Amino acid sequence: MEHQGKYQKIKTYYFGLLSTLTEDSWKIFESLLSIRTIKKGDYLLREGKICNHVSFVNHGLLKIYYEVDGKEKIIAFFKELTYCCDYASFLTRESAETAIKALEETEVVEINYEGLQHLYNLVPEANMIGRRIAENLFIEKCRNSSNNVTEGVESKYQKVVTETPWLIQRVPQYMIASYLGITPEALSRIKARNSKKTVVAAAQY
Amino acid sequence: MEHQGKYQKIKTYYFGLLSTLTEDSWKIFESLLSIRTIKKGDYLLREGKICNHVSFVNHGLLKIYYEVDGKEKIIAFFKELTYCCDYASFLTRESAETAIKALEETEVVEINYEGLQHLYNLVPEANMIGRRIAENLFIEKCRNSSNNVTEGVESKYQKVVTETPWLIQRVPQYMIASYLGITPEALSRIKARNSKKTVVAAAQY
DNA sequence: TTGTTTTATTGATTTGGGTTAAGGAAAAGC
DNA sequence: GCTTTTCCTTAACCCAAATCAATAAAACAA
Repeated sequence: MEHQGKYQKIKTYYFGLLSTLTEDSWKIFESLLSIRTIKKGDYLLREGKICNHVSFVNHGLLKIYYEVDGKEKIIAFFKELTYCCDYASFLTRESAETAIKALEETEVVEINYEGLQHLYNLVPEANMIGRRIAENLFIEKCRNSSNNVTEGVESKYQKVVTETPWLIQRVPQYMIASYLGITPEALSRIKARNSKKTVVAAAQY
Repeated sequence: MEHQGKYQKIKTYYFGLLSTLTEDSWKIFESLLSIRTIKKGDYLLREGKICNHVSFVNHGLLKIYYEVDGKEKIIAFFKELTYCCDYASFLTRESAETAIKALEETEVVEINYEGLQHLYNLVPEANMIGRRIAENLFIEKCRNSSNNVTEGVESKYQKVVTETPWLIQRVPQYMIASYLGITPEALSRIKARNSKKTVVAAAQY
């Protein structure tokens, strides 16, 4: 059966998140899902459009970013087994200030806005899932802004290196710089300074 | 009856938010609420404590801020008819990185963590309210970081002036500066520059 | 392989905001 | 009222990162 497990990953994810979810609720949910593939370099969402889907990344990698006077400011990366969405646009039904673009060949499982409202109506427990998702997104966003306010650029970079080493492997450095809110040149200098420090430290022995 | 309308404001707010809320659900909700007053300069939440209440501001004004090497970085202000909470700490049950302090004599209506979980269990529709609240907080947070990324300090200040003029009236300028992420001196210079511009522009005529 | 494009580094220069310091204005307290 | 504290402004100097510019190194394609 070819379709066996088409939605396996998101199903596992959900049952993990919420142990009380029933097989029946899942069937309804499943009926509202669809699959989309995005080629490297293509858009999942263009700036100015209303984000009409919540997408669960089966595999691949995407970036969400603002474009401000010609330069892109990356807010976040979405890798496999995470949600990918401009949730603010999705919820408010206002046009997105962001764009979402695939950095690798990507496959997502999607539910659209009407589908999700439908789900909330048919399956009241889904409100609890929706609540949890919104809460987690909020917590994540708080952690991010907290970092931006309380930490210097240097330690932010260190955090990326130690906490999300896969990022360093999978995206070019100038995108990391954009994500950190600095220019590629500035990041290059930070790295140079650090490796000098290491050399000096090593020379102590 | 002295207690008539003790929770009137929050009740109105809720019924406005969610027209389907029943009088019975409200009674349960009401039974979980309590009132607290905070004197000017006192804390609603201290850094390092777990935020154990969601507070609805009946009247007054508070600030939520980080303290980073001696200086405070204000994230937001809470005025009457808004929620006041370190919701990230409240949800995760982790100690808060922020503190919340009253800038004016303040009265809040509160529900504590256990109370809210209780409410979610007793009144399933409350999950929908909780979802809406989390969603709105998330949207708000997105707008904020969007501004921080896409806009310069100058236009951020202009936005405060035009969109939240009450803020300018009610808090000293150095707090506005902190909120904008700059020093009081820098804000003072921005204002000076702007009024010079205005004078120059006026001189054209 | 070689040529082409993309990405990273390094240097010189500029700049916006931080820091320090001092004086003035406004509010609060007595 | 006067005094004290709190708040705002202005100026001089400093610094981290942006910008501009050139080169080097990788990645990719033909």
